[in-house]
Amino acid sequence: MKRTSLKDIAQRVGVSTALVSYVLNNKKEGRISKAIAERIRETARAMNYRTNQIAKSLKTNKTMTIGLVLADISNPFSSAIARVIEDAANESRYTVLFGSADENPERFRRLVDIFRDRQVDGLILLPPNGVGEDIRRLYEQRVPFVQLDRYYPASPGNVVALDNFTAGFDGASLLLSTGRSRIGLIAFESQLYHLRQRKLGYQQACLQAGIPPEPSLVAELGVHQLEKTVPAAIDKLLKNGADSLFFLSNTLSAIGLRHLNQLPIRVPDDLAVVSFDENELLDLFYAPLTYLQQPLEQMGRKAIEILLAAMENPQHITRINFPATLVRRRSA
Amino acid sequence: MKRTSLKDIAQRVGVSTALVSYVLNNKKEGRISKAIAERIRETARAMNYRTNQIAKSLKTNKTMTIGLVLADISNPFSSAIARVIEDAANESRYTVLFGSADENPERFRRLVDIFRDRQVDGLILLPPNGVGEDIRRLYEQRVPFVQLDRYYPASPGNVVALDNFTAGFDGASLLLSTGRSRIGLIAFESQLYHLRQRKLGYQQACLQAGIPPEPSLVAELGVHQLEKTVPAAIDKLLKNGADSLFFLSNTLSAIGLRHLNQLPIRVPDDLAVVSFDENELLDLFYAPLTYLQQPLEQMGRKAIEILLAAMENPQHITRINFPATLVRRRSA
DNA sequence: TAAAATGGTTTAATCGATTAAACCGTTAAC
DNA sequence: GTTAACGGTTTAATCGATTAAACCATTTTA
Repeated sequence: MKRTSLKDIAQRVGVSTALVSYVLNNKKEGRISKAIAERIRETARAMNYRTNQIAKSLKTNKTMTIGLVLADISNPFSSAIARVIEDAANESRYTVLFGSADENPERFRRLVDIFRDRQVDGLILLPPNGVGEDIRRLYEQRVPFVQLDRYYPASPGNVVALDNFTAGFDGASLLLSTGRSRIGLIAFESQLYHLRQRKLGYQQACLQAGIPPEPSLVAELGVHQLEKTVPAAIDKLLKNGADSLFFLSNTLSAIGLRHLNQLPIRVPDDLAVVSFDENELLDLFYAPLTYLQQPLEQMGRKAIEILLAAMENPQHITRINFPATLVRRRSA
Repeated sequence: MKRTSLKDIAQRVGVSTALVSYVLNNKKEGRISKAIAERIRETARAMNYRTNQIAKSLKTNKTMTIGLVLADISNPFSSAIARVIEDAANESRYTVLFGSADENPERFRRLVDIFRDRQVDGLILLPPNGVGEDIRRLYEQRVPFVQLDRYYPASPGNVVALDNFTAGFDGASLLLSTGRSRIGLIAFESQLYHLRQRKLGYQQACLQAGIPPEPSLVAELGVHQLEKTVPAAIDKLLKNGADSLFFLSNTLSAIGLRHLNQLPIRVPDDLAVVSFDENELLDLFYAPLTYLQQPLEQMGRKAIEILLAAMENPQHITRINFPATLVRRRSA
């Protein structure tokens, strides 16, 4: 059964498609006779008419569609963001296309291209390592986009992110304030700016406390095989005398806690722990985690707000950093 | 900067758009002179041409797009499915539109309508309570779709789901086999068939073990305010003498375990626990959970496979139930 | 009474592709 | 030497909307 088109309605009613379009879009209000308008509306309803967005998009050059490129939709952090973006976009009548780049620049580029081919009106990007140039190019091509969570400070364009330096500083400071002086850092070896900043914050806190940087207390891991490398890193840091651990992302802490669960070590007595990012399931750890909470809801909504503004007026650039909240519980 | 169109290339090269289209789509192979073909390809590259999918879709009546309606993308189960669907769809060059229906029939209908307006080629649906009629209508309208995970047995069309009855049966049987006879069931009051089946499986297992159904050991909760209702239900079941708990979904167990964590009760000694659905974070519970694992990867891929087949030939209906795997660990 | 305004509707171009059919030289076939 | 086949390319219709401009009756204004 073919969907009914404007033409079908026009034929049935005996008018031109133009008139049908005007009526159904409430254009030319008042200039159309009540009687015919009603007949058109009635017929449209009866024939179950729904506008073909593809055709409309082609003409209007607007798809009412937003592309969301994230790391991995099955990661709780990504999916939490996705949900906020979805809701905020829907409220403005936008639909979301999504794709997982898996920290892979190639996939990232592919997704951006695919979304652009589909003429998305804008992009929300959580870019992986190594796509700074691509971001710059998007900017130069005047593609409306917002970098969310992760970003390239040297690349121009809109940014919504955490104040990662302060967050890292605060996390380390908390540990220091509880008398810990040998903070083991579990981080990614990533060059991603937001992760670098977290680490810098941690280092700054240590320095201010008179503690010189100690490489043996820092583990920087590749994105792959974390199931193996995180436990190994923890073991190494413990051997090197760490009295506390600071996980710089939720992926790291999720795996790390599972390992800690199996060690004959008590948190927080033997080892204090602080992590990034909220996750209700981390509550299941026997010592509920102390963590740095990102205001995801706010950040996601802001990102959409900025994107919509950028779609209106590409000149308008916004770069915002939100503060993290230190949620203190039992682990530190 | 406007994107370059076929017309732009045609003008530059001095040929018709038809020829450009033929070349770039590798149609009419051999009937086009090598020299011109190369010039066209070269120019397309130089002008950074990318085909406008919207225009292409309008003409070909194919959008290479699939709509995914799930419960809530931020729920780990949903996002795990989403990831599988994304990958499987991408492999066949489809892009995924997604939306969260939040167990709300109204939202479900809205999403389906929006996706259809966007001319998706097919739908993967995880429908909420109360949309059986809508599913039937989709079928009658020959919209290609697959119900995944949840489904209406009375509604026609493709289905990929778990063998929920057997899964429920197996979960309860395990508890019975460890000597538990008072199994507390924590379920949704939902009419959703897949959840009903799980409960029926549990009941059947109990009956076969000579244990008559005891309503005081069954808690059926609404989808809202689970943070309050799950703990309350657990307390009630324990008071009624439950010696084990069977959570019928991951949402329920995630919240339930957090409560158990705070009770002066040891799992599995005082209370055995079995849950549905995998979730690596549930490992953080001090007694790693025994659970019924759904073959999500297989199910998702099968769903896409069936959907693609249905898009080719709507006559071909498939309904499959996959077996769950009982993963036994410490909690039971 | 002629010109202008108004109301109601249609015409036709357009968005950017795809594709069957037509076209027109050459070359091959009989 | 006429016809047929072929190779290479263009013409033009089409997908389903949107929308400026044109059109044509009335009615109002000067």
